[in-house]
Amino acid sequence: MKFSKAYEPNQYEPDIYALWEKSGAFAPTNKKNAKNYTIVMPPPNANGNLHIGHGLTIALEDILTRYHRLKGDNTWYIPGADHAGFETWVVYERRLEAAGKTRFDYNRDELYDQVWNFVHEQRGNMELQLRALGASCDWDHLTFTLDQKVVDTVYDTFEKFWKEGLIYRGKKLVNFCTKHQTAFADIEVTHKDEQGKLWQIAYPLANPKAELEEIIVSTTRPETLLGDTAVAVSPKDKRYAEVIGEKVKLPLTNREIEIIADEHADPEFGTGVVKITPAHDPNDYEVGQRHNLDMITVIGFDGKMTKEAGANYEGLTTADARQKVLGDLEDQGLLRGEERIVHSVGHCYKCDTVIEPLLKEQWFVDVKPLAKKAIETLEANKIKFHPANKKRVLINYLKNLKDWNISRQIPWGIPIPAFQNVDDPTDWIFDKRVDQQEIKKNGKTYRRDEDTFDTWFSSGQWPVILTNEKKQHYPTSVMETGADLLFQWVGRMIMLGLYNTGDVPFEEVYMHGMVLDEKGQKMSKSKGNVINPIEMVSKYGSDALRLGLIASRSAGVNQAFSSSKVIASRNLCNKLWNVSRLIQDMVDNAEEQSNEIKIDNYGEDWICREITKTNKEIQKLLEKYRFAEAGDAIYDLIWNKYADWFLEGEKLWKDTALLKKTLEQILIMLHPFAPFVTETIWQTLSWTEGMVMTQTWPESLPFDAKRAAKFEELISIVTNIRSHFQSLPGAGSYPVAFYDDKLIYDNQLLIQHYTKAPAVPEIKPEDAKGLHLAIAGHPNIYLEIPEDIHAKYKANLEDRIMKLGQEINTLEARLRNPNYVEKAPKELVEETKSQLETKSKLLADMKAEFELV
RNA sequence: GGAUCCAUAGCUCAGUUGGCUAGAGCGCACGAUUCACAUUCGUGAGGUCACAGGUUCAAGCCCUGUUGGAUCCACCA
Repeated sequence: MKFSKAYEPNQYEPDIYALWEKSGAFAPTNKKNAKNYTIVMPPPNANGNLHIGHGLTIALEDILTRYHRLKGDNTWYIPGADHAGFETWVVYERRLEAAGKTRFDYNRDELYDQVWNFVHEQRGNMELQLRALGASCDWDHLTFTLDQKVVDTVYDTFEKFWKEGLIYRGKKLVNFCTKHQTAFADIEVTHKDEQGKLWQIAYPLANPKAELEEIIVSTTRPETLLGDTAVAVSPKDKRYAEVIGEKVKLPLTNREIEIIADEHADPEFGTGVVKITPAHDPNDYEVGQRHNLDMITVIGFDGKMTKEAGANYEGLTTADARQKVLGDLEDQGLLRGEERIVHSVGHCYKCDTVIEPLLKEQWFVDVKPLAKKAIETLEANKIKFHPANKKRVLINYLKNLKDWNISRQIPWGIPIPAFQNVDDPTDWIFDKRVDQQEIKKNGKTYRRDEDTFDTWFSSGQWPVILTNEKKQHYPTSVMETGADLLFQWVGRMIMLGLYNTGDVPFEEVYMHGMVLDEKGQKMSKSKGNVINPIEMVSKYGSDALRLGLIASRSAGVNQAFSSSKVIASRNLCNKLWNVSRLIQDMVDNAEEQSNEIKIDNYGEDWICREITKTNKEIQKLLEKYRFAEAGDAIYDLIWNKYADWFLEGEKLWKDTALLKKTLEQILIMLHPFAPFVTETIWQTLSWTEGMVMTQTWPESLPFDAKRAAKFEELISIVTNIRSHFQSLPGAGSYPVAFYDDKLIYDNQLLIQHYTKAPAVPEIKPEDAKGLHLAIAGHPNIYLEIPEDIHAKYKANLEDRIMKLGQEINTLEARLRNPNYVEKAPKELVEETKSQLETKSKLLADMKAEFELV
C-alpha cells in the first residue's frame, strides 16, 4: 500500500476491521503470568440501531480493552444483544395494530414466535454498527439475552430464590399500564407534575350527631369513591375523636363504611379526613393492610369501571366515571367544592398512559436480604465508583428499596417457570417445562404462568452469565454504562451477582453521562435533534467520532456533543497520516538503512523524553478513567511536539532508525483511541510487521535530560524570534546574529530552519547592532533590523519591562513573608528564589537595552 | 421534603492529595504558503475562575452561606 495525500477513513475502515476479526485477536488470551481484564458490554437492543450514547459507551470500553490488550493482559470484551423485552414488544404491538390485529388474537406461544421472527429479521444491523465503531469484542461469545445459557442461569436463580423463600406470589397493588396491559416496577414509572382538581365530598354519618352530621373528604379521584372501604382521620385530631369507630354512609352506594384512626391522615391537609380505597391507591393499600379492610376493585385492567362499581358506572372509562360521579354527587347535594392543585401523576414511560395502581397477583422478590448484602459490600468499598458519589446515591436507594415485582404481562421475554394447580389456585410449583401450557405432576394438573420476567431480572445477572464459561474472568474488571442505569441495572447486578457467586460482579463502575445535542438539550426523536453515530462515522471516520466523543467529557456528567471536537479529531488522524507519509518518504530515500538509534542532537533527546513522559501520563490517566485528558495528552504529543518541533528538525537530520522507532511508539499509544487510522498506517508502512493491535505497550526511550532541557531553551529562543518577526513592521525576517553563545553556535542551522531567518551569523561583540533580544540565559542575540524599525520596538519593550517588574514584585513579596519561607516546602522556596534571580537579571538586561535603543 | 451534579476565555469544556504567570479545541485578529499535511504553518488578543464570608504562608480547588441551572428519589387525599 502507498500513502495517499489525505487519509480517507471510509476507504480503509471495513477492511481493517475484517483483518482484526479474521486474525482471532479479539478472543481472550490465556497467558499464565498475565492479569485478566474483562468488560461485559451493556447489550444494545438486538433489533435496533445504535444511538450516539452507544458511540460513547463503545469508545470508552474499547479504549480500555485495547489498552489492556497492548499491556499484555488476558483481555476479554464480551458483546451482547438485548431482546429488550418491553421496548421490543411495544414496537411489535404497534405493527400488530397497524395490521388491524391485537395481542388477544393470538396465544402467548404464537406471539413469542412472531416476535422472535421479527427480531431475527431485523437483527444484525446493530452488530454491524458495533463493528463500524471499532469494538474489539469477542464475537464468538456474542450473547443474546434469550440464549439458552441466559435462561438456564435465570431459572437456577429463580429456583434458588424459590427454595429459600425469597420469591413470593402476592396480590398487591402494582403499577399497571392499561394500554400495554402489563405491570411495571416502581422505578419504571415516570412521574409528572400535573394540574388537577381536589374535590370536597360530604359523607353523611350513619348516626348523625347534633354537632356533626357529616364529614367531608378531599379527593383528586372521585371515581374511586365507589371502592372506598373506610375513611380515616388522624388519631391526634380532636375534631373527630368522638366519631372514630362509627360509620358513614358511602355516597352513591348503599354501603356503610367505618371511620378509622390512622397516621396516614394529615390533620393539616383539607378537612383532615381521607377516604380509603385500598384497591386503587398505594397509601390506602397500606392503611387497608393495617386495619384489615376489604379491598373492592372498581377499576379493571382494561381501565374501565367494573361490575363492583355498580350498574350505573360499570363499563365507563375512569374519565367518564369521574364526570358521572361528580354529577350524581352534585344532584344529591354532596359535592361541597373544588380547588385546583398541582400533583404528580405516574405515567407509562412508553405510551404516557396514566398508570393505574391495581391489585394483581404477581411474583415478588423479597429484596431485603439482597439489598442488605449489597449495602455491606458497598460500604466495605469492594467496588470503586467513577464518579465516586454514585456509590452513596446507590446505597441510599438500596436502603429504601421495596419488594421487586418481576412479573410482566408481555409475551416477549423469558417465561416464568411457575405452574398453578388448576384445582387449587394457591398451589404453585416451580418447573422448567415452560414450552408446555399444562403439565402433570403427582397426578395433579398444573397450568403455566403466562407472564415473563422483568428484563432487569435477567440482565441483572449479565456478568455472571457471560463469564460462566471462563470463571477466572469473574469478577469483571469494570462495568461501564450510562449514569441513568445506576439503580435499575448496576444495583441489581450487584445484588444478584453477590447472591449468585458470593463475590461482586465487577471491581469498578464507570458511569458516563448522557450525550446531549450541540445546544445542551436532551436528544429525542420528537425534537428531531438526534445525532446518528453511523452518519458521523461515514462523514468523519470512526476514530474521529471516538476521539471527539471522549474529548472534554468527565464521568457522570451530561455533556453536549461537539462536532468541532470530532472535526479536530479527524484532522489529527490526517496529521498522523501525513507524518507517517513523510517518515516513509525519508525512509525510502535514506542512503543507508540502519536500525541502530543514534541520538545526536537535542531535539532527539527531547522527543524521547516527551514520548516517554506522555507514555507514563496516558497510563496513569487511563488507570483513573480520565479519558479526555489522556486524549489531550496524545493529541498534544503528536501535533504540537512530534510534528511541529521534532519532525521539522528531523528534516535536517533524517535519523530514520529513530523516526521509525518513535512513530511506532506513537502509533501504539494512540491505537486504543484511534484504532483504525493507527492500524491502517501500520499496515501501510514498509517496515512494520503484524498488527498494531497486538503489539506490546512501549517501553521508555533513552534520553539525556540535560540535553532535552537544552532543546526547550531552543524552543523558547525560536518562539521569541518568530514573535519579533511577526510584530516588527513589514513582518519580514532578519539575520539572527549572536556571539559567545554555545547553544546558538551548535544549532545555527536548526534556528535558521525554524525561524526562516536569512542567516544566523556569529559576530564579534563590538559588531553587535540591531535589536537586542532579552532572553534569559542568552544575552547576546541580535536581530539585525534596519534603524528605522527600532522606535516601534521600544514601546513593546517598555510593556515587557513593566510586566516583568510586576512578576518580580510578586516573587519578592512572597519571599518577604516569613510564614511562606518557614512553612512552605523547601523546594518551593528555593524555586522561588532562583526564579527571582533569573528574572532580576533579565530585567536588568532589558532595562539596559531600553537605554540603548 | 431528601439527595446529587453543575456555574472557569465568545462557544464546548479540562484543571483530583491547595503551590508560582489558570489550560485545550473551536471561534476571532494578523501574517505565511509550490517541495508531508489548507483536514496546513506561524504570531497574537481574550478570564475580578457565579456571589459573599471563612480556613491557610498560599484557594479555581477546602469549609459556610447566597444566587442561578440541571437531574434523581420519596410524597402529594
